[in-house]
Amino acid sequence: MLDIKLIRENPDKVKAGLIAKEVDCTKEIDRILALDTLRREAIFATENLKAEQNKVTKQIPELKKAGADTTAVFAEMNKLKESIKENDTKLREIEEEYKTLMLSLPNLPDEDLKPGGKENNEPIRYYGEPHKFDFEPKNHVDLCTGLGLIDYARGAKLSGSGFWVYRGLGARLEWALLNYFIDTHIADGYELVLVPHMLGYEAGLTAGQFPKFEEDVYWLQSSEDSQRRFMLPTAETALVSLHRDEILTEAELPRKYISYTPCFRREAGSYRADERGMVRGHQFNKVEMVQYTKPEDSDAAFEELVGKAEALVKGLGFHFRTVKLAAGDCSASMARTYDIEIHIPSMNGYKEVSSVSNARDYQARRGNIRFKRNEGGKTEYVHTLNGSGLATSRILPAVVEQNQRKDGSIVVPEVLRKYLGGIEIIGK
RNA sequence: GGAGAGAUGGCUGAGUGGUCGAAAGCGGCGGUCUUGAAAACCGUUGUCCCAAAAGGACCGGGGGUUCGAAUCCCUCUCUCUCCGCCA
Repeated sequence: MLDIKLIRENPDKVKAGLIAKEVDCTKEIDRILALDTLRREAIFATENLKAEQNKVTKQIPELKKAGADTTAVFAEMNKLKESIKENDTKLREIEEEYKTLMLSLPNLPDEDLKPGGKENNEPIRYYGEPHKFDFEPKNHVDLCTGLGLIDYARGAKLSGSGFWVYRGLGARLEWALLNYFIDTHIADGYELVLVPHMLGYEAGLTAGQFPKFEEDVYWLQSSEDSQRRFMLPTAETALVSLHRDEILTEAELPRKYISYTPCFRREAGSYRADERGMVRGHQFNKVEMVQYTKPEDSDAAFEELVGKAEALVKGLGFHFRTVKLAAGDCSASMARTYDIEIHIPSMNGYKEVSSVSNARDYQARRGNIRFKRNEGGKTEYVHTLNGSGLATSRILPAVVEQNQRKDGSIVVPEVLRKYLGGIEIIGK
């Protein structure tokens, strides 16, 4: 959620910022400004009536004691009560529309981002060289199927298209990757958190997925509306709600969390040919990093998270590039996003394997997540940041493709071997 | 699944219709005393809305009754106890 004060004081700047993000919210913002005025007028009117009510209410016991006739006073108060009710109803209507619109506004992009979409994304650094083969490399689907690492057919049998089954060394390779990520994060001082995989509506609202993207997640049916839950699309949704409606102390910041979860996404629409296999499934495994920081620390935290994602990719021996996303390619909740992309031979070019974002106070406002300053005791919103560190669904295919040998076997990256009982080669 | 109890300020806990935003204790902060500290004593100590004053809201959430609700009623959520069932 954006700061209403910012919108009020600088509506054109907000409009321009969102247009840079390729969302035109001019109408919404104008309406918000109108509602904001109405809202404050209504609050003022209602509160004056309530003040009157409170004043008279205090006098009544004394009047009664004095034995005065209270009939006229009560009649007057009943009238007052009616007007308060009327005003409250009006206020509630205004606030409902206001809140809905406020929640629908995306985050403002940082000012240094290029406006526009994907085409304006800007690679800011490269690491290593694309892998070269002295033979015709196979794609990961053929490799994984051939080696019995992934069973696509049976995945589809169990749950339909977009699901697969990891088997044997494939499952162990997957698990090895997750362990490598988790151990690295723990060594960096992050707290491992295992969260529920089914979440309540408020979690989606705080993270910024709802109300706009309610159709992108899997909902569990329940006869009770209040019990309605959805399968988490990323651990970020859970981790960002961990401190919802809390006031942290300054000493508690930064909070550095990681969580492993499967992620469930509807991914409606069809796949492109180069997204065959496990690149875009309905369920995939991911280790997510989330930080809560003081506002002044979030830029440094962002760099830290980007660095951590890069280090993991580096550790696996990949060539990669880090891309600063243009305003319009950042997701709705985020002020700033860097993607880390690796080269997967069968996929013609670079594919995102990690996305690191700074939401600044956008999610904190939605979830009412604050902290108290030591100096002066002021409460302020925290900043929240998140990044994949990493998702396996693109990493495992990449590991398999890049490390394949002419005979169809796969060399296990050094860092994973200890998690695979020392196995160095898969196949043959 | 059945039966019951409960949710009050940072914490413990009183308050069952009217100067209650809320007793008391603990904790926190400031001070007196002390070479310093502890103890003792004195004072102070919630959040939010509104640009601010005035004012208003907040005793788990929402709704209702009433001139007036922390207090009565309905409802939801959560916690606890007992019984049953179960990985």
